[in-house]
Amino acid sequence: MRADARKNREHLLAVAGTAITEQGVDVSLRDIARRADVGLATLLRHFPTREALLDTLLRTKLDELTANAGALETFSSPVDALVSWLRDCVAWTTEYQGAIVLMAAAIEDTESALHASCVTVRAAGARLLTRAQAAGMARTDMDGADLFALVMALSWVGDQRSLAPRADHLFNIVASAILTSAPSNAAEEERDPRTHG
Amino acid sequence: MRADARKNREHLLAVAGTAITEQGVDVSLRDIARRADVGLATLLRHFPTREALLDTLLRTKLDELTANAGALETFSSPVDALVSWLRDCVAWTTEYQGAIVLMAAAIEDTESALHASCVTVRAAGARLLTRAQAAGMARTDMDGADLFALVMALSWVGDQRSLAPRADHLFNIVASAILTSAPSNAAEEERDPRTHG
DNA sequence: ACCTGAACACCGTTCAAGT
DNA sequence: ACCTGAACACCGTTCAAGT
Repeated sequence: MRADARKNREHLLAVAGTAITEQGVDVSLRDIARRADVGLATLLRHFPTREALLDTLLRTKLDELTANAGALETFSSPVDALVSWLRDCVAWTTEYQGAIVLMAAAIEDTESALHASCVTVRAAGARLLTRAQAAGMARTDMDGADLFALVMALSWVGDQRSLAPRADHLFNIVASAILTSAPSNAAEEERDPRTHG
Repeated sequence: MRADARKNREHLLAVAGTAITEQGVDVSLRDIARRADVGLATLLRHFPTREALLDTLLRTKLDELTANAGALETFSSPVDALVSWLRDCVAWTTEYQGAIVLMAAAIEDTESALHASCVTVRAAGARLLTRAQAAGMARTDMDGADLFALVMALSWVGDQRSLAPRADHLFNIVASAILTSAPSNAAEEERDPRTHG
């Protein structure tokens, strides 16, 4: 890439990050180009779609979450690792208002530039969930896709101005539903076999 | 209202209902006007904003939910009433894709035409929750606003194509988190109140 | 290679002119 | 009273022309 092109690209990313933090992911691309002092067509040359731009901005954070999951898996108890990772996931989304909807769409759209990063995050969460389940500390009737959907839903609550004040409390309620109150043993299984599957 | 105006209004509502069912709440207003064979300005004369149009379409359904809550309060057990009402709330939103976001915004925007209907629905849910709490069947650390936010979140999951397959399962998980496992009647609880409704 | 103004087909809003 | 075409200021997309 030519030096001037690279400079444009990096400047556009910085300006876009600011604009999206301020106005959410639906901010006008024309505005971003104006604020970056380039033509709109230049922005679209570097990032052919809004999602391509978002992908570049979000990928760093998503990969951070994936890496963080690995560290937690190594150094924390199954429950602590799962819960604090989930909390991180929900927390960071407040920075880019509306990003959650793009992520939810990307997880099953293999054409999406965000697809790979979303799948990786989901897999990281699934590993933490499996670990907690193996320790008898998490309900066994859910999988990584369920966990991902719950994280998306809680993040969406944090994204809605009117619901956001309840987000923390609802997180705790949902977290308590994921965790089992007693460690694994026959009696626990017996207590309610119907909720499996 | 003049007869021709009333006819236009009703025809617009019918066409808008169809269009929104097909394409979601972000469907072009110009398209609706075209399909109704009136000028766009005529649509905007009857419904000055998109939200005003949505309000008229959604109000019927929201008031139905409120009325249904009253009936359940009278004729069903606290747990059955709460769970089956919640299920109804989450289920109907699938008809108008995207409506959930408008409702979430309206609940705290007193300027919104949807505001009153949303507040009424939230109050109806709060009554059912209070009743279940009084019977010792629901956790006491949440209120109507928490319940409303949970319903919104679960509805949003049903709204996202990639997450929708998990919606039913997540509903059951969240419902089980709202209900307390320690009942006044141990035998009833053993039967599994979570799957009612 | 890379940039960009201009044309394009959309959108919701407004309003003067028509019946 | 009610309707509406037309003008307006936006949007994202595309591309021929410039450096």
